[in-house]
Amino acid sequence: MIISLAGLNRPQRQAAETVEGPVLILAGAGSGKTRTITYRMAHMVANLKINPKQILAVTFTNKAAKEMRERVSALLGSSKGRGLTISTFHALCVRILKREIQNLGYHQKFNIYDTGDQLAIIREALNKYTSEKDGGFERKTIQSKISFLKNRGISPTEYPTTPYYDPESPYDQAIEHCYHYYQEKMRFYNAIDFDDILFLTIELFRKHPHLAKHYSEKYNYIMIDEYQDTNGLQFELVTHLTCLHKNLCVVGDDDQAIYGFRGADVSNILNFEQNYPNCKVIKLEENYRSTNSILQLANKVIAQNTKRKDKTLFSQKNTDDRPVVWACGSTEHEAESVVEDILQFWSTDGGHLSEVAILYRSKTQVAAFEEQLRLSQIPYKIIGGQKLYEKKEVKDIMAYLSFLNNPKDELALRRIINIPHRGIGNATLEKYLALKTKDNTDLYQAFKNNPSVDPKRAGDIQTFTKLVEEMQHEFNSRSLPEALGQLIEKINYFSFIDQEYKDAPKQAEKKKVDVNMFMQLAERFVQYHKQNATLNYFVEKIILQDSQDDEEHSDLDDDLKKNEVTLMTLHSAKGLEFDRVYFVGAEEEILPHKKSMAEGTDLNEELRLCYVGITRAREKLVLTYCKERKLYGKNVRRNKSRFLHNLEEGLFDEKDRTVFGHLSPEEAESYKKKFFQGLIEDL
DNA sequence: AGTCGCTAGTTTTTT
DNA sequence: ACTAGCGACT
Repeated sequence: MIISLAGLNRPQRQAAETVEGPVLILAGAGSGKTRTITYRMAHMVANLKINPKQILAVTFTNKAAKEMRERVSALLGSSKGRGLTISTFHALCVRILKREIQNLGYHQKFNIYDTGDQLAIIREALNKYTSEKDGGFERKTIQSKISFLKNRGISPTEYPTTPYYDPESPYDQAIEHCYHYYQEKMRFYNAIDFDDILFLTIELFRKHPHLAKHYSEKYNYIMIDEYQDTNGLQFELVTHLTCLHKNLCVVGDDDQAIYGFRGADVSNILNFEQNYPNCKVIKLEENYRSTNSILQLANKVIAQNTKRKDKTLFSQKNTDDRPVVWACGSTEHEAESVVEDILQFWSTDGGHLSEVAILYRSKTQVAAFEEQLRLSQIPYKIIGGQKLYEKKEVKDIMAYLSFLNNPKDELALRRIINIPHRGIGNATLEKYLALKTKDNTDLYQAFKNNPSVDPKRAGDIQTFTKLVEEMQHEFNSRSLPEALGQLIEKINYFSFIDQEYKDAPKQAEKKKVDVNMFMQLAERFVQYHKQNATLNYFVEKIILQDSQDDEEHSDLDDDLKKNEVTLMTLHSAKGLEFDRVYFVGAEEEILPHKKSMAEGTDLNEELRLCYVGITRAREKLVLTYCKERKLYGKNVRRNKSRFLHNLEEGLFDEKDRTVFGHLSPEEAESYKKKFFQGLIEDL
């Protein structure tokens, strides 16, 4: 089978055909980036007969990886695409660590800690460090500073020698202490955090260059998506993976770099040409998404950033319909105007709600829109809510699974030891923690070896260790969902929920639904992964949120068919597109956000966020702002965003929406009627 | 162990 | 205006 590249434009085709050596693809918004790289991969496999096992494509999110996988298999037919590695940075590194982490002194069945787990260890570290509660330090600040250091490849020992450390600063001293304590505990618990996933892989490659060579040889062709979002660790990782060859193709858009706040470093893409001399640079500037009037606005907005690679998007789609900016009187006006407009669009223009998005800078804005949508009974979905595994009750069960996977995971053990209540409270726990230190063992062994330190508790402790042993046996001998069901039954978890929420039965029911959903997830996991569906693998995939089908990554087709308005932040909108976009809160102190306006900070990231929002729209773009907004209980005057203020005339129309609602009640009613009729016809 | 009242803070998020 | 988190109390 031959894959034809005739459907690609010239630069796209050049990008797909340039397979050897370093390539930088600067892909503007809507320029067919994913199409180009999926064709590139298909071309390599089908036309150039490159073994798929030699090809590695790396993305940031599981969603992006999944989409790429699906699109390549659609081109190649699923059998030929087999063997390709398409993975997130984290999933790739976990895979490497699962094979090699013994080289760094960890055991193979390590657990992965999330932010909550990190904070628990930092709390302990601060307890040891100061006598008063947290000593006036903020755990979150310390956690993010540790993450900041790890993302720059700095170990606890190195920290005091770096410019990030001020010996005069009590805060830095506390951070140094916590970082040491933290790393030591993590090692003892045989646990690693999200940053370690990358950090340790690099350490592995630094200490064992033959391993770097091994993986570089294995992956002879490497592609990195959203390269503008890579951080220092990811850069170094890529350097190791390309130590034997320079077949590296990176794709990105410096204008869409919006993750600086979590360590992404735009200079990775800006300096690519210096870092990889002789690289080929290909610009994709033809936009297939938006009308020219939307692109003109986008081009002028982003041109306000002077530190960027120059490019200008153009499109063949012409229209008289210019973007429009609405000045609203209040958040209520803003929400009502948007919702009425959606209603009108839906009922008179026959538009589909899945093609409508409301985009906002911050989650605090969403409530007003949610309320109006509910009042008008328009179906909607909010992207970016709490994930299933972040819910407390799911985390309880996960703690059991983590502990069974890795009995050295003391944090997990401490979480489950008294869930459900089995009379092992803080006092007892302290005794065993002391014993653990004295006998130089781990907490679980301390429980097992000395069940009757307090004769009153001996029965409880033996019941617990017996349960653990039974469950270890269950998970070894039965299928994952069966063993999980046994576990939930044995610990009487549903009764525990009833007990915990005896005054709020509705909440209790919700929690039970969540636990049931988690059990179903385990079922689907086994159906998908078959004999590979071990406890160890399950725990890993849940933490990395890489289950093949949870709510968020459910069937793409199903999602598209859903007649629902999408609400999400500008950040989560990156990579997506909609016919009709309401970009709300385009006002000072929201965009640019007040918090981003601290002195000396660069507002360009906020500007790029504005650009990302504008370029999501295919046909119709509405930007709104409020002249007055209720904030922390007070009404405050507000102005249109500076990003829209300083532009030349004629890029957008302006409408005054300060009068409450623009439809008469009769008009609104008639739209609503038409709307419901449509709904019924849909069914 | 559970409830009460005070204080401080209220951007973005993936893995 | 609202709430999360914490210390103090029962």
